[in-house]
Parts: sequence; C-alpha cells; structure tokens
Amino acid sequence: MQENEDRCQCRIIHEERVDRARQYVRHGEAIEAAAQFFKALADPTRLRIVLALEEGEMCVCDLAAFLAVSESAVSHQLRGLRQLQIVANRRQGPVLYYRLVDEHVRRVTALALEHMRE
Amino acid sequence: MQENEDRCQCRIIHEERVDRARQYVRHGEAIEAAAQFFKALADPTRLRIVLALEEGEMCVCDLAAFLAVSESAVSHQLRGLRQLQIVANRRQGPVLYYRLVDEHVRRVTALALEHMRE
DNA sequence: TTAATATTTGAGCATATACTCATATATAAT
DNA sequence: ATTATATATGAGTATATGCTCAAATATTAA
Repeated sequence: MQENEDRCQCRIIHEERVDRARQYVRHGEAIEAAAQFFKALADPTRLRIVLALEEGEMCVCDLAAFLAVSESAVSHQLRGLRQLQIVANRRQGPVLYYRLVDEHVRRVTALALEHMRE
Repeated sequence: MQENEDRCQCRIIHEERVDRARQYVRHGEAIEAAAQFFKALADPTRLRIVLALEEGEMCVCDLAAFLAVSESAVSHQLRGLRQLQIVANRRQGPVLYYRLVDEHVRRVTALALEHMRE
C-alpha cells in the first residue's frame, strides 16, 4: 500500500474496490457543482419556489404569498438560486418576474418527486 | 382578497398566478421528502459516497480510503443515508458492506452530473 | 477470557443556513 | 422633490450540519 501512504493512513481492505471507485468517480469539480445544485433543491422553501416557477414566471410578492413567508425571505432565497443560475428575472417597472433559466431543474425535480410517490 | 387574510398579510399582485402555483404544487408532504432526498446529495462527501456505491458495494473502510476522510465521518454520513433508505448494508463477519437500496438515486445523480457538463 | 478488527455512537465545536428586522435601492406616480 | 411600491441587502440570531475525538459495540481470533 505504498502509493497511499501520504493520502490516508487507514487500512484498505479491498484496494481493488477503492481503485475502481477512484476511476469511476472522476467527474472532477463537477461533483462540487452537482452538490451545490442539489443543495439548491434541498430546502422546502426553495424547492417550492422552483416548482412554482415551473408553471410560469412569478414576482417576489406572488411567491411570498404562495409560500406564506416574508418577501425578504423569498428574496434571500432567490438570490441563491440566481447565483447558481437556476433562476433569472426580468424587470417590468418596479416588479421583478422570476423564471427558471432552463429545463434542467424541472427534469430533476420531476424524477425525484416521482420517486417519493414510490 | 378576503380568503387570504389569515394566511399572510402581504399584497398579492397576481392572485390568479398564485392560485395556479397552489394547484400545481400540491404534492403535499412529498415536497418535504424530496427536499430531504436532495439534502442527502447536497454534500460532496455524501454525493461521492453515493457515486462510489453505484459501482458496487463497499465497506466503511474502503469508503474512508476512497474519500480520504476518517471512518467515523463516513459512518456518520452513512447513518443519514441509511435513515433516508438510500443505502443499506449487509454484514459479513465484522465488515459491513454498504450498497444503494435502489436505482432511484443513480438516475438523479446521472441527470445532475450531465447538466453540470452542460 | 483477552485482544484485535470493523464500525457505531455521543459530545463538542466551528461553520453554514434560513430566517427576522431594519434599512437601502429602484421605479413610478403625484 | 416627495411619496409609494417592489425588491434587495446587511446584520443579527437560532438552529442545522459535518467534522473530530474519545468511548462503546460487535465480531473474530488467540
């Protein structure tokens, strides 16, 4: 086990199995990005925002009413979703209408909700 | 807006849009469950555990070596994944071999990682 | 029984998260 | 300019998360 002595000092029961995992799970930084992506959907408030927007764009005020939470809270969550490029907005006067950036999220949520119903 | 006066006191700009969202997003507790599910994948360590197990079962020690983290840390994460019925284990002597419970997770991770590579 | 291996568990801790509240910004109307 | 509306933002806070470390449990071997 010489090639691993500086990575970790724990015993490796099935070295071949560990190597297979290392080869298979080689998505590089995509894993970090995917984890971030899942984190965006990992909160009920944000998940409900995303699901609502699947039906069409909504302004912050609409979302706050739908979610029954403060507009500030919604705005904070939307910021996170914006930074992850999951949602975008367009301004019409003083109102910002939020929408999903693409169909990626919808596919993932659909798949997950399907699983939840067994 | 009388029917909303006890739910929230914020203005509703597009009441019809809010109603549409309320009808569309009606998965009940499935949303909570889905958010929990996403949370399981929302951490790089757990996501890498899941991805590794997609290739076949591994024991805690193998996973620790693969992830280069402590076995205790792996065990704590596995507990969460176990409680969510995402992984299960079988005992062979003193060794616990962990595996994915079903193919649900694999489909979701595959879809997400695909998106990450655009 | 004793000792060794494999894993789990609980406490403690540093950081992240999701909110609230007050304030700031941007647009529109007066 | 002033005011009102719609949203954003920053600070503060309570809770959740993910780890470490020490100790407990389970299985096997001596």
